[in-house]
Amino acid sequence: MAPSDTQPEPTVPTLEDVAKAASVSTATVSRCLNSPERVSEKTRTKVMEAVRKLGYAPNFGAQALAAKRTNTFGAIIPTMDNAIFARGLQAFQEELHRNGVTLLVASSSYDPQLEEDQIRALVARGADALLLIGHERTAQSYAFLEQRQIPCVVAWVYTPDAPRISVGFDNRQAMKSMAAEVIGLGHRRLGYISANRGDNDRARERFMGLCDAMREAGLEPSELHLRETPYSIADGAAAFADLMEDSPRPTAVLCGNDVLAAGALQQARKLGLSVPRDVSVTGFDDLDIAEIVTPPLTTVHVPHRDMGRLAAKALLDMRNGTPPQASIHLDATIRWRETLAAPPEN
Amino acid sequence: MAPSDTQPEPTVPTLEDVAKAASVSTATVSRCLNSPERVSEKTRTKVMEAVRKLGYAPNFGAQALAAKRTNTFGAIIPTMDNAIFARGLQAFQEELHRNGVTLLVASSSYDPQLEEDQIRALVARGADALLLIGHERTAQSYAFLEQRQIPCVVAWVYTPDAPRISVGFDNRQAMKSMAAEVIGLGHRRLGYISANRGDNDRARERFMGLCDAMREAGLEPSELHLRETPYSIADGAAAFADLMEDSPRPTAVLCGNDVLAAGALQQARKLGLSVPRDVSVTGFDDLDIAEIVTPPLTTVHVPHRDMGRLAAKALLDMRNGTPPQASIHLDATIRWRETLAAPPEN
DNA sequence: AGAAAATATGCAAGCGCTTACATTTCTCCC
DNA sequence: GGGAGAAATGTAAGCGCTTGCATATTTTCT
Repeated sequence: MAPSDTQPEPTVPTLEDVAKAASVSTATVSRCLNSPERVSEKTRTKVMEAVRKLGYAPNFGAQALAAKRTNTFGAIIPTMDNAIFARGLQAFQEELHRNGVTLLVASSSYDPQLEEDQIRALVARGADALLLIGHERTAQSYAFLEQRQIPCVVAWVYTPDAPRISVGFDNRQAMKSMAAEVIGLGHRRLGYISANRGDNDRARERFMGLCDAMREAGLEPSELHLRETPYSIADGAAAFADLMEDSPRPTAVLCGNDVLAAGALQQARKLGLSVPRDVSVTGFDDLDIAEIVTPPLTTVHVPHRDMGRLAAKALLDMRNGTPPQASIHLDATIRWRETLAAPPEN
Repeated sequence: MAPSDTQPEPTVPTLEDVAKAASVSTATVSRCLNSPERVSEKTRTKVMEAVRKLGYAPNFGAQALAAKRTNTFGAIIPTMDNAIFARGLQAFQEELHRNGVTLLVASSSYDPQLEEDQIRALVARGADALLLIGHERTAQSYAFLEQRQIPCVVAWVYTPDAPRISVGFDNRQAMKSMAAEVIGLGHRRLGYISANRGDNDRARERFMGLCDAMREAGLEPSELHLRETPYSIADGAAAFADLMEDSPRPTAVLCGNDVLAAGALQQARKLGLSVPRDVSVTGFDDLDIAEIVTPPLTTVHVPHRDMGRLAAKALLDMRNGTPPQASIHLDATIRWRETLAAPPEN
C-alpha cells in the first residue's frame, strides 16, 4: 500500500530521459549522438553531459529497427570444438574490429538444417553480412540469403565459378599435389582417411583431388583403401588401425586433415609401426598440432590468417557498396616435415 | 516514367504480410511463432505455410524492442585462437541450443578494455545473459552489468566468495596438487612457465597454487625458476630453452597450460633432453594435444564439457528468474601420463 | 437446448529510436 | 530595423513486433 511498495526497478535510461534532462527534444539528442556537427556546440555539451550523468546507451533493437543497420557481421562455422577454424576466424574478427564492426559467431555442427537456423538467427539479429564455410547448404538457406540480399562470402574453398564469391584455396588441387608427391615417392598402395563427405564439400574436393592424382599416375582410384569417419583424434586412430588390417596394407596413408593424421600417428606408434619407415602419413591444414606430433607431420599448409583477413576485407567492401569483386585465391602449399618418405623396400 | 521504373526492391516480408497471406491478424501469427499451443491446429498450419512461402523471419530489432528479451546469450572468451576455450564453449552452446537460445561469441584478446567494449556490444545486441571467463575486468564492465541487471556467470574459475557466481574449478588448488606430486617425487629445483599473469586471474591462481605447494614442502617460492610468456607453442618452447640455461637447472618444469607444455616438450627434444628421464614436464587443461605429444603429457584434467554445460544451465535458470544459486564446483584432477617421473639420480 | 467455461482470435497500444518536414532562432546585409 | 537565408531545434510518423484486453467461437455440462 505504501508508495515505496513499488520496487525501484533499475530502469535503463532512454533517449527521452536524456532529452528531458537536457531540456531538448529526442531528435536533438539523437543528432548529437549520430551527427554531432549538425548541433550547436552549446546544446551538444549540455546533451553529452546528460548522457554521461544518466549512463545512457542506445537500445540496439530500437536503433536497428529505426536505422536498419547494425555494424555487426556474422560467421557460421561447422564447429568450434577443434582448431581448424579458430585461427582464420580470429584473424577475421581482428580485421572487422579494426573497422568498427562486431563479429557474432555461431556453429552448425556440420548440420545444414542447423546452419540454416543459425543463418536466420544471425540475420535476424541484424548481421549486415555473413561469412560461411564451403558451399554445402540447404536451398532454403540460399533463397533466404538471396531474398535478404545479405552480402556473404564463402571461405575455406576457392570456386571461381560458383555464384557466390569465395575466399580460399583449391582443396582438390591441393590434395592432388600432395597425393602426387606421395605417388612420386613410389607409393602404390594408398590409404585415405577422410572426414565425412556428406554435407562437406571440402572433404569431397580433397577426396576427388586424390583420385585425380591416382588416375594421372595410372592408378585405379577404386583400389584406394578408403575410410570415412567423423572428426576427432580418436576417430583418426581407429580408422588407421582399421586400415592396417587390410592386406596387403597401404604403404602411405593420406589424411583429410591434421586431426585425423594426429590420430593416425598415435595409432601407428601403438601398433609399433615406425613412421615414415614402415608407413607414411600426411595431413592437411597445418594446424599447430602438425608441428607437435612425433614425428612432425608433413601436411598441406593453409594460410588461415590471410584467408580470414581477406574474407573480412571482401565482406567490408561488399557491405560498403563496392561492386562485388571476384573470388580470391590463396595458395595451399605442401609443408614438408618428417612423416612422408619412400615406401619400405620389401 | 514507366511504372516498371520502380525497381522491384527485394522487400523483406513482415509479420503483417504473413498475416495478410494467411488471412489472420498479426497477433495470431505472432502467437503461432512464439506459443504455438495457444493457437488452433488449423490456423497454425495455415500460418506456417504462409511463413514458409514468404520466407518470413522475424525482425530481431522489432522483436527485441517489443518483447524485451531475445533468447540470445553472449559469451566473451579471451581468444578463439587456441583450443583452451573451444570445447567448453561448444558444450555451452549445445546446451543453450537445446533450450532454444542462440549463442553469440566475441573475443577480447585478453584485453580488459576490449572486453568491456564486447560486453557492451553483446548486451546492446540483446544478449539476455553472459558467460565470462575469470574475474578480471574493468570496474566499468561490472558497473554496466550491474546497472543492466544482466545475469552472468563466470567460468573457468571457482570462487565461492566472489560476488558473482562461478562455474568451474579451483585453479590454485589444482596446480597445488600437481606441484605437490612433483615435489613428492623428489624434485627440488622447480621451473614454471606461466602465461602472462596481468589481467589473468587463472594464471595468477595457478602460480599461487604452485607457491603454496612449495611452501608446504619447505621450499622457498622465491627460488622457483619462473618464466612468464604469452600463449603459444613457440613461446613455450622459448621459455623452456631459456629455463634450461639456468644453472643449476630445474629438474621439473611445470607449465601453466598444455600449449606451453607442448612447446616445452618440443624444445626438450630439440635440446636432446629426454622427458621425463632428464627433466619432467607437466601441463594444465588436458587439451587434445596432451595425448598427442610425445611422450603423452601428464597434466591437470579440466572437465571442459561439464563446465560449459553447467554454466549454460546456471545461466538459463537465472534468466528464467530462478533464485541465483551458488557457485558450482568441479574437480580438476591429475591425468597421469608419461612426462612426470622422479628427478635424475645425479 | 442453453448457459457457463474454455479456447481461439482480433484490436490496438506501445517498445526506443531515426528522420523528413515544419518551425523557430540566429546572422547578416542593405 | 527589417527581411532573407541559414542554422538549430522540435514535431510526429513510423520501423515490426508482442501482449493485455476485448470479442468471437467452440466445447462442456446440466
